[in-house]
Amino acid sequence: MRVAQEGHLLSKLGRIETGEALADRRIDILDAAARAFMRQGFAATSLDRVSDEIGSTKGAIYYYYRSKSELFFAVHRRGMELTQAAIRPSFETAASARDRLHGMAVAHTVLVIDHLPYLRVIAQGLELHLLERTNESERAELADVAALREANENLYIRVIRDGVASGQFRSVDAKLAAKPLLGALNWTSRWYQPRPGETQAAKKRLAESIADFVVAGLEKKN
Amino acid sequence: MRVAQEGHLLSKLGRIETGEALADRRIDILDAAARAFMRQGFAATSLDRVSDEIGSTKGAIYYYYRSKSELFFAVHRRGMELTQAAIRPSFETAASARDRLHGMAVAHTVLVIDHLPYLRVIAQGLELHLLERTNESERAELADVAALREANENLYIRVIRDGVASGQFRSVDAKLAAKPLLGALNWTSRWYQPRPGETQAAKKRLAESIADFVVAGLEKKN
DNA sequence: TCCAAACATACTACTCGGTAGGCTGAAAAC
DNA sequence: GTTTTCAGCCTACCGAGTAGTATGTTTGGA
Repeated sequence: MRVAQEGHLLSKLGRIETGEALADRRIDILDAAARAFMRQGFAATSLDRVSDEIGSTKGAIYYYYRSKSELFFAVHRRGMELTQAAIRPSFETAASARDRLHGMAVAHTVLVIDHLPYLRVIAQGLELHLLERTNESERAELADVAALREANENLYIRVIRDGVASGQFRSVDAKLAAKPLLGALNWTSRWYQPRPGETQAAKKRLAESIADFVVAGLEKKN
Repeated sequence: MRVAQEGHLLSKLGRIETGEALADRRIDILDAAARAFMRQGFAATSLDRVSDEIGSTKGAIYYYYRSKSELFFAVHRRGMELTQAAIRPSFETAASARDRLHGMAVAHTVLVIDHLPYLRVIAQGLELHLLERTNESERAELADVAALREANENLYIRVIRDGVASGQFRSVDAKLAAKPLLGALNWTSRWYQPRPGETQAAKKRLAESIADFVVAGLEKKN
């Protein structure tokens, strides 16, 4: 299937920083894994397919990752980190709770669109695939990723609390209200299909529309 | 693993209607499959595990279903039908769009709680697992189940349109607004964990809270 | 007694995660 | 300029698990 050994690709790129090149290669593999997991799910995705995606073989993957589940965890971790990086800026502004939440929801939705593979994979959840037959270190990583997920959810919970306290939002249980809110946002990864040539403005309009929905769901009526 | 052949279970139950007994057995298998698919997903679930769940073997499954994917389709189909049956009554009342939508959302959420295995499986989606390597008849069934999903979504779209027309709801694109709405509802299947001894009233309160959220997300502010 | 429904059992063919060992080219050592 | 080294893979393989099948078996009923 492969044409030939093309030599040291990284070196041919003239890279000096070995560490950086190594990290890039890891991300190449991660991107390919995210796309494959998105399309077929964890169990149905073979590592041979993942390595095909980057024109390589399974050996390359096992040089950078120790197991299939470690690769899966890495996809989740990166998805969570992307999410945190996307929503935190709006969370930290000095604006009202309403406006902060709106900004978070817009950023979140744009992120889903722009990084669909990662976001769809994390929306599928990982507990499903790994509840059984896990060893000690895998359970530790699972707890780790779960903590990241919780950290993201907590940003929403806190901004909801702020809105309730300031009287902008209805008097809801923030932890419970965050669930359908996140559902509305994460669901985007399930139905959205990338349109080639879709403008950034169009994405923004879609994100605004969804953000309007979740904010209105919490605001007081008058 | 099995203790012994316990004879004709169905006949021992004194069933007269053979057709009904046969249907019951099919549902037993379907329930077991739904639970297994819920916990491990389609690809990671072996038919041996499914048959273990009903204290039987793979032969029993293949007597009632022709393939693993047919069983998977059947789970989806039943989940969709349960959903339709749950939300249609509220949809068809003569009340306002707001109240009809609220009733649909409450019924939908209660259904998710009461039939978690089926609803979580359909929330995972099936296209994911079966996009490739499908034959002709499987693609037909896929389209069939997709039509059922669309039919459910259309009930929501129509009630949203009614609300926009009557002025109760904001002026939104109904097809687009239905997405986050369904996301908020379906997401329940992802985070909800059954509490033994949870009262029906407690379930109802949870469902009301989520329904309030999605209705408020569409209502006009004053 | 005989039959067929309703399974159970035993197999096959195949896939896939993981591993062991080999290869290669660039760069360091001399 | 030659030799050595070793990162970065590739190849070939093994063993475990599994969908699907072919055939055997039981049992209630005709």
